[in-house]
Amino acid sequence: MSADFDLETRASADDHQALRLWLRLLSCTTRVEDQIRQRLRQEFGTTLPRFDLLAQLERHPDGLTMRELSERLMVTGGNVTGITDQLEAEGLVLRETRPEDRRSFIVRLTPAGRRQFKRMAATHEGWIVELFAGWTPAQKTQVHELLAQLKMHLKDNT
Amino acid sequence: MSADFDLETRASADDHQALRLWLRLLSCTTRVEDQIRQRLRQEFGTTLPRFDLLAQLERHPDGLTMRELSERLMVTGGNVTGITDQLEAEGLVLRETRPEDRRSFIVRLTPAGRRQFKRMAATHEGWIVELFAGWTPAQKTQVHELLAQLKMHLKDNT
DNA sequence: TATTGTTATACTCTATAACTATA
DNA sequence: TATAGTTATAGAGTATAACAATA
Repeated sequence: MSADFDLETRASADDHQALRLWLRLLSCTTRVEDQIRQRLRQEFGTTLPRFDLLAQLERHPDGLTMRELSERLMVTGGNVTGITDQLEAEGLVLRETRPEDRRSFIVRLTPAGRRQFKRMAATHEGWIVELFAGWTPAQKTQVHELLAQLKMHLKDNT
Repeated sequence: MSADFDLETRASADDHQALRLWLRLLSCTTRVEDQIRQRLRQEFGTTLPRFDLLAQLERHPDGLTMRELSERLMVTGGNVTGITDQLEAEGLVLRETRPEDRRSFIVRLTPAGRRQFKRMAATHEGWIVELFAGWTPAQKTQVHELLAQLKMHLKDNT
């Protein structure tokens, strides 16, 4: 696969502003995301959805139900079951039964899972810092604020 | 699936600037991309990779070989074969043999394919304009330029 | 030998829907 | 009845590798 072509080459010279912006945005985001996926696989033998599930549990030390994970990760229940099965088999998370509602359980990080996630998260953050080093801190702040504005618009219009 | 959570909630309060920026960028891009995929499926019964292949052919009226399509779409050859098979079955593209190299052929838009792509592209551009209406023209220009800078950095560092 | 394209296969990620157990 | 979670299945989208035809 050549590095000389990418999504942005979809645009032709007379395309309009919003379209050109979108193709460039998609091109940059895809490039970063592909890097992250590739590095997570190479360095840690894991995937983005698995990393994301662990990240949610890290932020909720008391654990989350499958239903809550499904909402937060924005994927359907069957998928959460699959990812959780894998992580549980690796000893990174556990399902805890709840006497008060025997239909559900709480998923938590194990101590090993927490250690492993912290290791991955630190490395991951380093990759992001490196990939976004093309922008000054002031530029990062500027884009962050512009994206907040776009995000509000998207929430209202999708 | 709830709209109250998304990828950006991965960040915790003390996460650093680049990481927060990245999660917000990913969140916005994913949201737009999901909308586009969904609308392409609903309105035109097609997918993003198929749309992208047609877009490449539109920009190259003399056609492209499978190899060139593979490079430009940044996917491996087997995938291009599959997408091209579908589009050819729908009468939107055709494979033209080349006497000068009988191993390969040129893929071109048919007249119907060109008409259909133009229709889809116009609608697609309207969606993009709508989804990015949260930014003023000046802000779009600003982000476009900032992304150019980031893209250069990414080219050097990936 | 190298290249073009196809075929076969597999894996990740996702969705839908039928199902079980419990509330 | 409604909800929590699982299972089964399907379909994008992608990659790798073996292969046939041609250069």
